[in-house]
Parts: sequence; structure tokens; C-alpha cells
Amino acid sequence: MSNEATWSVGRVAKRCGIKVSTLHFYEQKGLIRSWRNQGNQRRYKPDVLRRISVIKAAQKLGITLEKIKDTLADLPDNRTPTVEDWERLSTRWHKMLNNRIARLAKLRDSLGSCIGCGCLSLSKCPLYNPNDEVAEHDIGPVLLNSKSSAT
Amino acid sequence: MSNEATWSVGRVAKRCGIKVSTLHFYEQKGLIRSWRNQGNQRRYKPDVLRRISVIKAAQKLGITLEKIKDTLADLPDNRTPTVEDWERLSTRWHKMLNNRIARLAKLRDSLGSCIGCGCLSLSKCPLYNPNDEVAEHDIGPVLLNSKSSAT
DNA sequence: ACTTTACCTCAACCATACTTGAGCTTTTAA
DNA sequence: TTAAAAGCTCAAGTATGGTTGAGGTAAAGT
Repeated sequence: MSNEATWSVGRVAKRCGIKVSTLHFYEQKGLIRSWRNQGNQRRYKPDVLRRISVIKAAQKLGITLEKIKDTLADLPDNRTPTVEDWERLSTRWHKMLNNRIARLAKLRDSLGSCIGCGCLSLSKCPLYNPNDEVAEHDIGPVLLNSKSSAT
Repeated sequence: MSNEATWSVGRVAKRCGIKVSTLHFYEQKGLIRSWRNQGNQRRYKPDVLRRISVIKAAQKLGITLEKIKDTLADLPDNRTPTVEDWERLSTRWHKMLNNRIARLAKLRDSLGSCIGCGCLSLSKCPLYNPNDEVAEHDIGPVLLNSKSSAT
């Protein structure tokens, strides 16, 4: 290894348990960054590992790559992120998670009473009602989530 | 309307707030059923409404159409499902939801301590660790979820 | 009767999140 | 020094969950 503080794409992939192609993909999507060596090969700073771990964690929470990217965009570009930087992300997702957990719990509690009940007025049924979805929008900046409803 | 107890694809779509194409799609995927009238048009029994409401609810819970289909397969084919039939589904998903909520809560609690921490050994980090995923498998029959891990 | 609306099939297309493969270059290890 | 391993780019393919459009038939309204 030419530099202890520098990672090749293969090393990162192996360390993180993901494929090289995924790293390419994330880079192309703007989720991670690299520079090139003389032979045009990607090189990474060690903090890419944490970035990837955060990406993977966020995905487990059901956050899309787009939103993850938006959130990661708040990390400083010019310097290596500090513990505080990462904790801001954490706080953000923590809030969103609380939200999501609450929604799931609500849904769970609706299940028993609703599935078997006589309420076929789907527009009023708590199970079917899309109101709950709104809460998701308080994560990440701007979020042009302009999905129109079906007709 | 020729028959009060019979629904056309358009009526169902409007009532459920989904598109006709979605109904076609669900039928093609085996999630719902219909018979044809003399002019080859789809006709539905009223319980298709509940079926769709359940499908939509399950999707909100993050269940895939495949799993939903597997679970719906437990409903009787020969007769209209009873309240008990629907409640069996409900119970099943209720359990799964509890599971998922617990996992999310765990993840949420890991967030603060992990994102900012020094643990870059991703294979051990509770945030990154895929162990939690196993719990999902207790929903639906058989589930040949043969995804090999990345290398 | 005739026009409009609804419905039909089939193929193609969209987004997300990646993976695979071809063809070629760079690094690394014996 | 040379062969294997690793990396590069770009295009195409995979799976999920639908949507859109073309070209044609059926049913409903007036």
C-alpha cells in the first residue's frame, strides 16, 4: 500500500461488504467522492467508510438514496466531517424514525379493528387513509416529492 | 348497473382510488381475481375492495407484493372470506409489525452512539450489521429469499 | 342510430437501486 | 519481466411496482 490514509475501491468494497460496482454507482449518484491517482484509479479518504456505513444504515431505515444524498450534502465538503457533523445527521434521522415508528404503531393498531370490520369506505378507513404519509416530508431539505395521486 | 353485487374495473378503480391499469397489474400478479362478462370485460365480487384495501395497507407497512400475495393465498378461494379469515391476516402482519417496530427502535437507538463513534469496524457495528434482517423472514410461507451477499 | 365512454390486449416505458459483461489499462506479486 | 489481479468506462440487464399508448371492441347515453 502506497498510503495508509488512502483507500482503493477494492479495499473499500471489501471492508464495507459491498461491490465495487456499488461504489461506482454511489459516486455517480453523488453520494460519495474520490480522486484519481496517476493511473486513473479511484482513491478514497478513510471517512468514506463511515459515509457508506451511514448510507447503508439509512437504507435500512427505508430512506431513499436521493434523500440520503440530500442529508449527506450537509456534511462539510472542504474538511473531514467531525463527530458533531455526523451527530447532526443522526439527530435528523432519529426524529424521522420516531415518526415512522409512531406511524407503524398506529397502523398496527388499526389492523385488527379495520381488516375485519365492515368499513368498506376506503376513503375513511384509517388503514387505507394516506394522511399518515405527510409526516415523512419533514426529512431532508426541500424534497420535491410531487407524486400526484392516482385517478 | 346490471348487478349490484358485481363491480366493473372502472368502478373498483374509482372506489379504491387506484388506476385501472393497477387492477390489471394486480390481477396479472395473482393478487386479485375476476371473471369476464359476455363482452370480455372484468367483473369483480365486492370483496375485491377489501382485498385491495388490505394490499394497500400492507404496502404501507413495507410488505412487498410477493409477500402480500403469499399471505392472501391463505384466504379461501372457494368462498368469500369471512371476518375470521381477514383477522388471521391481520394477526400475522401485526406480529411482523411489532418485529419491524422493534428493529427500527433498535436502529434508532444505535444511531446516536454509532454514527459519531469510532467504530469503523463495520462488520461489528450495530448500525451496519445485517443480523437484524433475519427477523423479517417469519412472515409468509416459504419465502425463497435467496439473495447472496455481495463480495 | 350514433357518439362517447369504458374496456380489452400487448408492448414499451418510468423510477429506484444495483449488477453484469465487454473490452481495455494499471498495479501488484512471483 | 511477465502474468494475474484489480481497475476503468460504458452499455445493457435485473427486479419491483406500476403507467402509458396504440389499436380495437363493448356498453351506455341521448
